Amino acid sequence: MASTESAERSGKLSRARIIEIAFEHFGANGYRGASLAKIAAEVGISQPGLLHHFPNKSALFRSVLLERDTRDLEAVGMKVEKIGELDADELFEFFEGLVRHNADNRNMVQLAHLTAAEATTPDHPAHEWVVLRTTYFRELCTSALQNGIDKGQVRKDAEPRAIATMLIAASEGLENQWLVDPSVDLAGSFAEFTAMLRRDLAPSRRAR
Amino acid sequence: MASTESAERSGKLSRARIIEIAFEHFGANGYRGASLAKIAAEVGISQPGLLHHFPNKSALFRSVLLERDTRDLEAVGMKVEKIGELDADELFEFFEGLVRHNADNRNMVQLAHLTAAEATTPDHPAHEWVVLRTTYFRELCTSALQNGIDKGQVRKDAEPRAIATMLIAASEGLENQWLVDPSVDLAGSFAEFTAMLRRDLAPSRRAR
DNA sequence: GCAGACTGACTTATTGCTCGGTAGGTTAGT
DNA sequence: ACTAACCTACCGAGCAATAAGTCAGTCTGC
Repeated sequence: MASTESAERSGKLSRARIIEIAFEHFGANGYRGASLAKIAAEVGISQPGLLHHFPNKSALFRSVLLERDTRDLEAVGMKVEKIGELDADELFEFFEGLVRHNADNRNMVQLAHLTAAEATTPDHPAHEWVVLRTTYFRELCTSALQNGIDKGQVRKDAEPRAIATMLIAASEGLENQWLVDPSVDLAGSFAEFTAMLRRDLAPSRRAR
Repeated sequence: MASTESAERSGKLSRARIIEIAFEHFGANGYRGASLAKIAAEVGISQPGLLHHFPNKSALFRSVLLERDTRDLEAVGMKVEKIGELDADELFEFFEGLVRHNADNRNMVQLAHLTAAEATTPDHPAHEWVVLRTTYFRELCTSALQNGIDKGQVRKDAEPRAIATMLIAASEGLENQWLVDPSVDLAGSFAEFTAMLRRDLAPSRRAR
């Protein structure tokens, strides 16, 4: 047991290095467009050398997506267990933080969008990832908005699910445009949107 | 002149047929993922036979995008020259009609999204198409909203460009989710969004 | 403390496949 | 005869993946 200690250490190291570079390649060209040989070349090893660390292309891709999720979560600096219990105000704060973070990580955003667009067919290695991610996120927003209604932060006749859909749509749609035209102020525009949404959701006018 | 009349007719016919089928393939798999051989097979001709009608893959793709634009324009049943002169109310109506049309043409939407995600690098054959389409559309919305301000439909302190960005973001973001999960009510959600936006843009409260 | 088994990290060489694109010929209609 | 609409045959390149070997380091038994 615990054999070949330094070899293991160097293994972990180049594994991380591979994921790092694969991240860029998959982000720029998508799953289909990326080439194992080119990734390996940039890492500085042969293509079969790369496949020593990952059984196949699809597995490498999934590792990259996992890495993406991890960074996403780290970035917002949120305890995972707290995420399920947000109220509406906290949701807006959380979401704005996430978008601000995205605005500094273009490749990460592009990886997500390209993957989502590519993986509509169920045979795509990221199909499940896309579906789960989408539904989980919408569920998260929905329940936070419901909590907001219960707490009196949001007017009672609001529809949490519909609003959650809109909120996600705004962020993804803004990202879409920002990817094409980086002069779009992603974080600023999203903040403007949430401001408008909160104006509309305020319970003040009539309690009904 | 006017030689080989029926050959020409059959040529036009299979050209249209090729575009129709290529449309589906590019929509489902993107430019990179689609294969000329598979398209040709579904058309019922050989791959070089297909390349008799289009000089190369990229040209076929551009023809498909052109066809897409044409259908888009036809669908909203709008005179092209009128599109540049819309006011705010007409813009919302136009836009809602467009989204309703999109909701019935999944493959068309997916073609646009997949292409946009794929074509971020300038060497992609659709890069120019994506950039032009995005900027043109935002310009269109911006000027319509400005017309709305001038006409008193929209409050004077609104920022046309920012609102245009949001409007497009909402439609594209909703499409994003709808592509992953068809149970999302694309047209309905967008109508809800525009309703909220119009509430927010109404000049009534204070003229300022 | 040292020989030999073992392991993990690679290598080169190669396979089988698919890709877009080309060359050159055949057929049918005008 | 000419032309458009194909065809078969083929090319070179790139792809993911496999086979089989090299080599450095390390742990075990003596």
